[in-house]
Amino acid sequence: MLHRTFCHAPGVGPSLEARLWAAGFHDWDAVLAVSPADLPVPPARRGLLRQTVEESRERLAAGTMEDVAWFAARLPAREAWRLWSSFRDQAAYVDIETTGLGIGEDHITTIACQDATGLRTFVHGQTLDDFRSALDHCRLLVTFNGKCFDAPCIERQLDMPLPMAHLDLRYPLKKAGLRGGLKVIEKTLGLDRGELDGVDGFAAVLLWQGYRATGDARWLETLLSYNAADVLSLERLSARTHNLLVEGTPFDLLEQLPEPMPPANPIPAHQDIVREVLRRMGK
DNA sequence: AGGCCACGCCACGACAGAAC
DNA sequence: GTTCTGTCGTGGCGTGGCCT
Repeated sequence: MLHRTFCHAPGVGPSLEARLWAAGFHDWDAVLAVSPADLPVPPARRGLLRQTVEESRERLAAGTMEDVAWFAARLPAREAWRLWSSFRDQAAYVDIETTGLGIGEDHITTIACQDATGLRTFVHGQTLDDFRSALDHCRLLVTFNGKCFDAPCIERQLDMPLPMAHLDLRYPLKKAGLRGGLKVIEKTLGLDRGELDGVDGFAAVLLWQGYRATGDARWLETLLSYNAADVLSLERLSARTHNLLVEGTPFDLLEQLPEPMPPANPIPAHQDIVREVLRRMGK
C-alpha cells in the first residue's frame, strides 16, 4: 500500500491524494511517468510531490532502518498502518509487563518480542539486558498502545533509544472501528486466550509478586505465557488493520492480504497459578 | 491512578479559479 | 489586474482512552 501513498509529500493531504487516485495515478510509477504539469495538484506543489515520490521509490528499495523511519516521520499518524505491508518481514512485535503503571518505583518485569526469528522473552534481573540487542534487525516496531506505554518505559528504564519506525495498532484499529483494549478487540475478532482468559495487566503484576515471594518458577512461566500471548496476536491484528483500512481506499480488492492465525503459545500457563491470581483479584 | 499520544475541533493562511 | 469564494493543509489546544 505504501507504493500508492502520496500523503507523505509536503502539501498533500487526504483530499489531494484522493484526487490523484481518482485521476488514475494509482502508484508512484504513474506519477513519474507524466510531466509535472499533468499532475492534478496545485502547480506550487508539483515539484515537491515529484521529488518526494522519487525519493520514496529509492528509500523503499533500500529499506534500511533510516529509510523506514523516514516514511514513518512523514506519514500522518493516522496513515502509519500503510508501513506494515511493506516492512512486515522486518517487524518486531513487542509488549512489556511492569510492576505497575509507571508510578513511583515501578519497573519492567518481563518483555516479549516476536519477529521473523520467533518468540523471545526477557526477565528482569536475569536476561533483560539481552533485549538491548533484540531489535538490532528490526525496521518496524509494532505494539498496542506502545507509543504511550511500552516505548517510553523501554527508553527510560533500559536507557535504550528506539529510533526505528513504530506502528502503534491502537489508533489504526480505532480508525477501523475496533475500540477498547487489546483483549476486547481480540474477543471481537474471535481470538481465544484459552487458559489465560481473565488474566490482565494487573494480574501480571500479581504474577511477578508471586514469583518474587515464592521463587516458584511456575509463577514466572505463567507471567511469560501471558506476556507472550499479548504479542502473538499482534501480527494477526496488523493484518486485520491493514485489510479493514484498505477498504477505505480504491485498492480494496488489490491490497487485501491473508490474515495469519496467531502461532500456538509455546509457554505454558499453570492453571493453579492462574486460579490463585484470579482469586486474589476477586474474580 | 499518571503519563502519553492521537484525535477532533477550530482558526488561519495559501492557493486556485471564477467573476468582473 | 483585482476581488471574492471555496478548497485544502497546517498548527494549536483540550480531551479521551489505553497501558500495568
